[in-house]
Amino acid sequence: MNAAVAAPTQKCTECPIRHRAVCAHCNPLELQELDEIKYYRSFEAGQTVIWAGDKMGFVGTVITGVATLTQTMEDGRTQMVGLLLPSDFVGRPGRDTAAYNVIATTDIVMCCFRKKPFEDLMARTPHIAHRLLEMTLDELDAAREWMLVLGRKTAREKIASLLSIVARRDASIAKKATVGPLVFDLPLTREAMADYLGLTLETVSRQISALKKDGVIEMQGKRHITVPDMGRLMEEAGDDADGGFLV
Amino acid sequence: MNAAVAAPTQKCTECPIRHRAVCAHCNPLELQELDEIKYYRSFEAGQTVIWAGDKMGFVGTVITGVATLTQTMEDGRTQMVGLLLPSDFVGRPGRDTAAYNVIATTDIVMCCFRKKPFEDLMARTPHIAHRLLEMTLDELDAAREWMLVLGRKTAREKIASLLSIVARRDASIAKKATVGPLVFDLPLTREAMADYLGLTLETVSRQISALKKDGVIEMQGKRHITVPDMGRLMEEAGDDADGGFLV
DNA sequence: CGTCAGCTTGAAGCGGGTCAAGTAATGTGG
DNA sequence: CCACATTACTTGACCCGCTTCAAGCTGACG
Repeated sequence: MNAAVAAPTQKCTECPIRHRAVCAHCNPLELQELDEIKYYRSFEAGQTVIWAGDKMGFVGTVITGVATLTQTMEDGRTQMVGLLLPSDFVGRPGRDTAAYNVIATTDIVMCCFRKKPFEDLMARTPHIAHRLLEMTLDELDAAREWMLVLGRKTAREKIASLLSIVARRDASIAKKATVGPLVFDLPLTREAMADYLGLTLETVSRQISALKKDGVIEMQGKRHITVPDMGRLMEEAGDDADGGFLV
Repeated sequence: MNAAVAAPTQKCTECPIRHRAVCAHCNPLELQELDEIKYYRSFEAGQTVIWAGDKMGFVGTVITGVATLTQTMEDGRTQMVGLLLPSDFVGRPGRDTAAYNVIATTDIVMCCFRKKPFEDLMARTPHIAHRLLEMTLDELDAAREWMLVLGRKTAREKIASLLSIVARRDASIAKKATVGPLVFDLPLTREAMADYLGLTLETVSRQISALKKDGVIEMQGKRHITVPDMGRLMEEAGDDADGGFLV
């Protein structure tokens, strides 16, 4: 199952997401050190990167594609607890078993480091430790924002919230303009969306249909989405439509 | 509203929660530096420590009592996103407005630092930065565990989850034995519990009554709780009853 | 003794879950 | 190249757990 494919390595200096990743603050010397110990791994859509509870010998950054962090109860109920997009970090220094399932939902490429060398490097490279703290604090904020979604929003608001997050992250990564209609592909199945939102896939499907019927979104196929008015979508999400960018 | 009461200062070396706080890894020299710039503040039960969006000139640690972190939507729906118990850290270095409302639910005492001096100290004290990263990662895990509670658990499981968290943290702080009956006080009103669990206060009340009727908990008054069998409570919470301590 | 915040309990309604059937797109083997 | 299976999704009908609305209880405090 875990047959990761080797991917062609590229120079850190040419890395498209370096300015957002854990190595964002590194100087050329530090980058060269990283260059020497890093290795790339690819996973196909649907593959499990790591199971909760398994020993995790590496940490890494998502370069391209989308992965999910999920938690499962004994009876099978599952909750997604994180969406890993390009530049997001996987793994926790100082812990050697994975706390969550990491699953590739699209084909992904990751930039990995064996845990021990990375921890050593981190101990003597404040730039990395500092950036990791920054990223962890951002993730904590995102998790807390998601607690509001899960605890207090209606199904319709939940869908609108998810769409607006994906739309914003997509625009931010592709450095597209944030005015005018936004167009993007949903990287998640209806079931994955349901697991993210604490809903059933039937409810997800119904609410997407409803948003489409009401003109909040337009769809070409089942995954390709156009948002004609981002403000409208954010209103539907129950957020201030002030366009504040959290990502 | 924000009339914090000054509290008697005590030496860091005598601090009861130092081994769990942000200063846990500090050596005597570093502790002395902290001693010089710290100040204590007290808040009464019900007082707001800080409003979301307000300028936050300090960071700090809860020494005694309980506070909550909450998020509110325009129409008044509120979700608690964090429970601050003794040794928990408040505030985010590198950001100068508060992201959430911080409200004292019991009388509390906090150990505070003005933000700038603390940030300076952190920049040249890896022990503090390292401990803060550790604590932030723990909080992220707690937030993610809570996402499962909010997204996938029933009302009864939610209540059992909250009780088991409070029971465990209480036992851990008081260094009590973790076998045999656990006894503790609920530091939250039914409404605060509802805001934590994404429920209404009526549902909270009903489910507590149900757990009492079924012998999972015993109550003396409305806040004082006895858990005769912690394993049973954790089963009700839908968790593995393996006693794994996350806190 | 009255008041009020915090809590409990009841009755009714509804949002989202469950179960079930059907569609569309894609792959697969004969 | 077609019959068939499979995966992903949609839609409908019914039901239940939680919310909503409402009334009453309890204990602390003036």
